[in-house]
Amino acid sequence: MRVRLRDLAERLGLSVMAVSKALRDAPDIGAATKAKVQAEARRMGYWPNEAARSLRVKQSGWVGFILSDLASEEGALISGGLTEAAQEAGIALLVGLARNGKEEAEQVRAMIGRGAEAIFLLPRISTEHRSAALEVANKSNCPMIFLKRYPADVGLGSGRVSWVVRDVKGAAEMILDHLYDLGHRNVAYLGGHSAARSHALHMQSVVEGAERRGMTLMGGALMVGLEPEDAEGEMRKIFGKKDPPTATICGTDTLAQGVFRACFRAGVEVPKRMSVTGVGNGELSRHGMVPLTTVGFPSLGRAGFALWKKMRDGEGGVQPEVVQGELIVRESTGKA
Amino acid sequence: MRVRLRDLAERLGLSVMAVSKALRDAPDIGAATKAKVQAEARRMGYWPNEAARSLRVKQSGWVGFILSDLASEEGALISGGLTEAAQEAGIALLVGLARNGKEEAEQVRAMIGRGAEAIFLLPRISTEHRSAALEVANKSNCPMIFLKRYPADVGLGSGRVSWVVRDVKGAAEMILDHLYDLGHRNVAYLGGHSAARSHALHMQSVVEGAERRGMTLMGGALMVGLEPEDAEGEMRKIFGKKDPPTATICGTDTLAQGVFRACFRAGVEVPKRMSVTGVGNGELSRHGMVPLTTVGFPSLGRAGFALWKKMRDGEGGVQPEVVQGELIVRESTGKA
DNA sequence: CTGTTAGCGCGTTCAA
DNA sequence: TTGAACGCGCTAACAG
Repeated sequence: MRVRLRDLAERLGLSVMAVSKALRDAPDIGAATKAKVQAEARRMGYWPNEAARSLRVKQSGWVGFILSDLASEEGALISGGLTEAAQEAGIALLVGLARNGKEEAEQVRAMIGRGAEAIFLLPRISTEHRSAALEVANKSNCPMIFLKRYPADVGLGSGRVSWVVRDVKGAAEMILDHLYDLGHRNVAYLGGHSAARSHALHMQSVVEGAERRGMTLMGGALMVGLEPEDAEGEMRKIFGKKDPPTATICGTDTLAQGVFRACFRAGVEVPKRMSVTGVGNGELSRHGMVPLTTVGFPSLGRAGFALWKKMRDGEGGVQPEVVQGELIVRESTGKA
Repeated sequence: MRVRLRDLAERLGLSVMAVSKALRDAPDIGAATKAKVQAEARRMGYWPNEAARSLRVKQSGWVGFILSDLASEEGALISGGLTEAAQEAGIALLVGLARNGKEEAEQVRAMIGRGAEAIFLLPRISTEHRSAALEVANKSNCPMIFLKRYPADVGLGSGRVSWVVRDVKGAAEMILDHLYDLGHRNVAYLGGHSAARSHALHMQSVVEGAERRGMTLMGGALMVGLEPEDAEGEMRKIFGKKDPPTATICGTDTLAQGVFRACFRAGVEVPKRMSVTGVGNGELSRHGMVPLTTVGFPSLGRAGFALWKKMRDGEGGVQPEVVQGELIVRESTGKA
């Protein structure tokens, strides 16, 4: 059996309370007693029973994280930062998978039942207007932080909801500045799908930013899809036209791989005759065919956790946060 | 405040116990009472307090998963399967990060304190002889399942430890068969680092398998490192030699990307003049420059969870499991 | 400085 | 078929 406070107390001839306090370094226990207690605790391998502690102090000491796919790079990156931050704060992290809005709500309910002190949610898509998960959380007034995407019906009213998103517009500006400085004036844009708010915003930012800088956007902005093949096909068409662009701005790192494929098949060297950029700074951008110039967003998870802590400690930190990206220049971009 | 059993009981004019039993569908409560109780519970939004339940029944309903980096593809893939399997079984998953043996042991201790019913560990490297984490777990006889790698000092003796690994040798055989059938007789091998047991085993399997099939291993088997650059440099040397191989077998998908780079720079078409294979079936293999022929290992996490369930239910499932890989043929391999 | 009392919310045991 | 008493391991509040 596991060692309990009582076992220690009996062994030491003290009361359970004295031992409990000594272990928590309470101010009203003698130094000598503390030392003795702590030594014996280590010797006997005592470790507190968190279930009992939680029951008593009404704090579980853990938060929940719900997402659709841990195996995706997106999920992995965010959960990595979140786990790190939580661990540093001595808070445990419980992970739940949910593939749709209904499952999200179920997970939220289950986690609240288990005593989550907060719930972090990386929603599948941002197109849904209302979030069942949010309703459930509100009902039990469990704090909820949306990561990367958030539903349209979210509101700050309750003071227990907030979110952390990427500065997609800023990312577009960084890329445009970078390409402009390299002398590119004629560029192409290949984005994901226009139904996703962040993709739409990125595209719009590129369109406006290009115009402001006097850059030509070859064939307008194109939403091609999410797979490399989608970008590859579109690039072939672009190569067919006269006066092709000298740079291609992609909405994701994955799409950039498709551009690489098209370039190599067409014998167009990167970056000599075509510069390429992505967004995400994922594995593909580091290890893919050509190390990719892209924009990375460090640890949305970490930012989200910090936000919750402020919220909890009543430092008024309910304002949503927009995380700045960071331009990472690699070999896929060069002079026009 | 949260609704408790007592609140329900008072509202319904019943005893706390009657309500508790009714909700758990106990056999000794009348159907009419059950229906009434369950309806009221739903109406009031009752959800059991798991901390109290755990304390009483001495089962937390969750397991722990410890790894060094959730953001890595390796960690993400395994945790994905593990989370799925746990969720299907109604067990929650607590995640902990540990960058070295000491932190692993600390995490194990913390998780046991929180009441983990089992601990799944993806160790950082398999070269360490003894595992502090294992010692801690053994002391509190918490079941422990190693995933993908396991320490040399592990033993099945206690009946509370086991592990799940990949069939690395089988993977090598699959790749060799595939290449042999395509007519390749002269191949190169680029592996990771020989200090890792799985890498060493993979290399050895390729060496032996090639010999058995009468295939020539150009320049012997080379352990180059883990980054694409490592493979790229080595390939350049290989291209410099006369009678170069028609296929390159890589120890990881990442190394294969380096081979792609070298091929394209040297004007060697893939797969026309060079076939390339990897191991892992990660994002790079799907979305990289050339869709890569590789060996995937579905859900070590899932297999590990299943193993623990057998262990727990006393079905004697303590025997370590070797998960078979699956050859995934994509565009990077063709006729010699 | 140390100990006593009184639960936290649930489930097991046994009596009604 | 239902309920009362008790305890899981821990700690807040108050005495001593």
